[in-house]
Amino acid sequence: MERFLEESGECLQKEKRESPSPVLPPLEGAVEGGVVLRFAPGPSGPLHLGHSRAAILNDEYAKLYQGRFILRLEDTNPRRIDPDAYDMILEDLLWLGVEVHKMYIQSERMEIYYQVARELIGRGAAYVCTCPAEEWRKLKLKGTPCPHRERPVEVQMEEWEKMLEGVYCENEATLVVKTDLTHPNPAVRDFPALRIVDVPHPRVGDRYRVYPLYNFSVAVDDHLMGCTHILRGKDHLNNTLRQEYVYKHMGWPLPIFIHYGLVSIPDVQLKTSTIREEIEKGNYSGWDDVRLGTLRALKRRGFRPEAIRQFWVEVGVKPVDITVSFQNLYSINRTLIDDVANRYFFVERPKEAFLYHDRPLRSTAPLHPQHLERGRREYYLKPSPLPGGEGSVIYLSGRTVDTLIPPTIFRLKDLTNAELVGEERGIIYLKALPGDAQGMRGKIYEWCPPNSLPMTIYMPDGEVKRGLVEPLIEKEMGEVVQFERFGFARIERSEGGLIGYFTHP
RNA sequence: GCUCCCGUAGUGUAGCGGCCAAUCAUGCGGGCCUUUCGAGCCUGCGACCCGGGUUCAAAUCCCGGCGGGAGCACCA
Repeated sequence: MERFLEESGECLQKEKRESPSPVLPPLEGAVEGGVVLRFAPGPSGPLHLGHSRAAILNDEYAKLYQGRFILRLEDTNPRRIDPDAYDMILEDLLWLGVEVHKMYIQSERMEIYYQVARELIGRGAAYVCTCPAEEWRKLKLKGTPCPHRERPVEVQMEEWEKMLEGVYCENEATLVVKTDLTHPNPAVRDFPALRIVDVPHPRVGDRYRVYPLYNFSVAVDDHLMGCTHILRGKDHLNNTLRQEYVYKHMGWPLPIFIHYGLVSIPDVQLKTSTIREEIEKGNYSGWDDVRLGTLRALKRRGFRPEAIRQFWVEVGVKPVDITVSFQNLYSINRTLIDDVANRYFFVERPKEAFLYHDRPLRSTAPLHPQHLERGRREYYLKPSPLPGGEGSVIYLSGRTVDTLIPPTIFRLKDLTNAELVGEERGIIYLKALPGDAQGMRGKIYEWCPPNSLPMTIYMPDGEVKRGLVEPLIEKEMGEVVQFERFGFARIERSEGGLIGYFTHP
């Protein structure tokens, strides 16, 4: 609690924001120092924005009550595991600022699941079913028990051992948890707990053939790991109902289940399997391709993890379904980076321009208008008067040039007022005018000096913008800058030259 | 088909029977400031899904309708 308030206080100072940082509502039944929460992703790929909600919320409550946060990697389906995901998830959480107190990997806990399975069988709460899956499903829908359901415990136990020993092949046998076949909600009736998978596991190889299914392993682990609160999305509502049967069969006390609403995130690709395919096909550069909604993509674009955290805290834990507004996320991130991002000009679709001026011109734009102490971007243009001179070369964006119609007078920001005097074969000619920017509102254009560098900016919608940037950008590798009148971007260097990843407007 | 969840401005959020002709943020419009279309300041726009009930009083409780979403996997 104290730490949380401290952080909020710091933020307030740093951001100069008057509205207080949002705070999560109290957690039902939470005791200071006594809550255990967990985040349990499947290691099929790195985390994306959707995952981050569960991670952040659980972490926030763990911190709020000085409790514990457990990370549990749910790798019980050998077919859907990306061996790299274990590390990627950990990296993503580290970046998010999530404090992991303890990490478990389910594939290392197989014996525990087997033990609970036996216990369940012993209590008459589970049965080995050898029906074809479809048939079993049909019977369930009708509320009819399958032929194997009511056999005596000893037979079930024998069958179970046969499953383990390899008598059955994949799809031939499964251990099913009994619930209530007549339950009005078909989603709650008997559900499979463990099944046979004849594929080597990336971590434990072929040591096991029988793997637990989600609802079983989750219930077992949540209990054994001492979770006090299960905070997860509403899509698990029916899973909770099923998992409660395991608790009841085993005589375990129920944790407090909290379900927040479903999140829909528009306009970005989040589906791990699709992303993987597209990466393999070469359509995405990697998991951090800035068109993606992965956390590493957001990181690459220059998002602050605190922005994502604040965003989810603001959204809260209501059971209402929400649609993520990137506008809102952008706004939060903007308040975080506006202060640190230095300002530069990016000239898109550059057009050469010759500027005639009698006197030397000096441009001394601040790196940041609110932080003059950071220094200035200084450029000097030697005099090059109209009669006789060749003109100083500068660059204007094509966007700007398209709107210029002689005799237009406008302002080259931080340099001089200018007048368009002519255009020939795509090259434009300008004459410097005395005066300052007064009255130039709406006609202020960015420009670039002659020694500017080419840069490619990748937009999140896939658009690629090419242009020039001021040479001083060299000092900003890895940093987020603001290209005035264009937006924020994070700067990198690649073999091909300078690259900007657009953050947001 | 069955079951469950949800329904406050474009988006997110506060409110949980009277102080609500409804909070804050974001967005959009206008103004100020500024040599940025950023930041800051001022200001305007914009919502309780509908219909019944309960009550002196309902965004808040109950019922029905409508709308949205999820689940019914030998995925997690």
